[in-house]
Amino acid sequence: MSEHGFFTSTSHWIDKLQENGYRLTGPRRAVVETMANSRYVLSPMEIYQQARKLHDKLGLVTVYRTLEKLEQMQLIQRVHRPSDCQAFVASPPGHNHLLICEDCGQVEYFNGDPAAMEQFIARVGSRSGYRVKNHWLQLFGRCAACQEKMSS
Amino acid sequence: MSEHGFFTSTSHWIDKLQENGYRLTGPRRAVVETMANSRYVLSPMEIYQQARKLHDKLGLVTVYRTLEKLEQMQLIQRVHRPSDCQAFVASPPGHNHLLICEDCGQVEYFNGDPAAMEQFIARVGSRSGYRVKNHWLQLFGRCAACQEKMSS
DNA sequence: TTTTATGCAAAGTATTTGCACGGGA
DNA sequence: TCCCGTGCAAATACTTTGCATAAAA
Repeated sequence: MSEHGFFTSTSHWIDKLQENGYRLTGPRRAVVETMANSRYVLSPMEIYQQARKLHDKLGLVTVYRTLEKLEQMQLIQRVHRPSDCQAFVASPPGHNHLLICEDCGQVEYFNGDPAAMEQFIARVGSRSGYRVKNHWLQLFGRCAACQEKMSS
Repeated sequence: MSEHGFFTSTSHWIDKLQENGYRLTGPRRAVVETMANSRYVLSPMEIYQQARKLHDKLGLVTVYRTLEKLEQMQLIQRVHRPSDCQAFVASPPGHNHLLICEDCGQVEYFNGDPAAMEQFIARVGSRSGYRVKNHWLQLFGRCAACQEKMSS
């Protein structure tokens, strides 16, 4: 487990990298550490700035290239918000949905009710003649910490 | 009603523009006609190319500026897909969800079950301490026409 | 006549690519 | 040693802005 007790850990990410034939380098490790230990939605530039504290010589290009690999391996996911979709967050294993704080970018994961969801999708699909293959469900709001911040 | 019998019509859009103090110009009309009569997800460049058939002197910049206004007036909405969020589609009045064809970009609208959705959101919210303010639900699949295209 | 809207060109921003060098395995 | 990964710089793609002209009201 990471120092924060998150659902995922740096060592698991590193194992995954190696399983996929990728080398473990200093710059890559810095990006991995940053993403694996954060539950916040981060842009490539923010990831770059944070990861540079762990590896000063890191270049922004390497951030882009590493994010691409992590996304392919499904360790991170691209997060879509009303005005942007260039930000990323660590992804727990399996299908999940996001609850995102509009103020600070913190993310919670939830699963919904898979059976109910499937039934609902089947209904919409048959009504429209579509074959539905995938779905997105995302909630936006304000996390507990940001609610307190606002009221004080 | 538009010539295609869609949920929306060019004249309604033009009324809205004027209610909001915007002038009705040739370029603007071309973009409005294009968006009001399409149920396909279109990028700014695609809108530009289609609208230019209606007004040759149209510039791409005007497309961007017009889309911005139409989005503010909620006549169109930005559509998010796994790899991009720079495309737009006409929006019916009120809250709605999208079912998008991954092949051709055609869009269907649906409402879900508002009561069930609210209850579900309340449950997720209370569990996490979030105050949920908004949600997105989108389905991706293949429309009837594209299914036929594939099987032949 | 007054003010908004337009198109062009230029600037700005974000992301990707080419390439010689450096470092992991 | 071999080859993947890196950073820099340049190229690309997309979007926004400044400004003089054109057109709506």
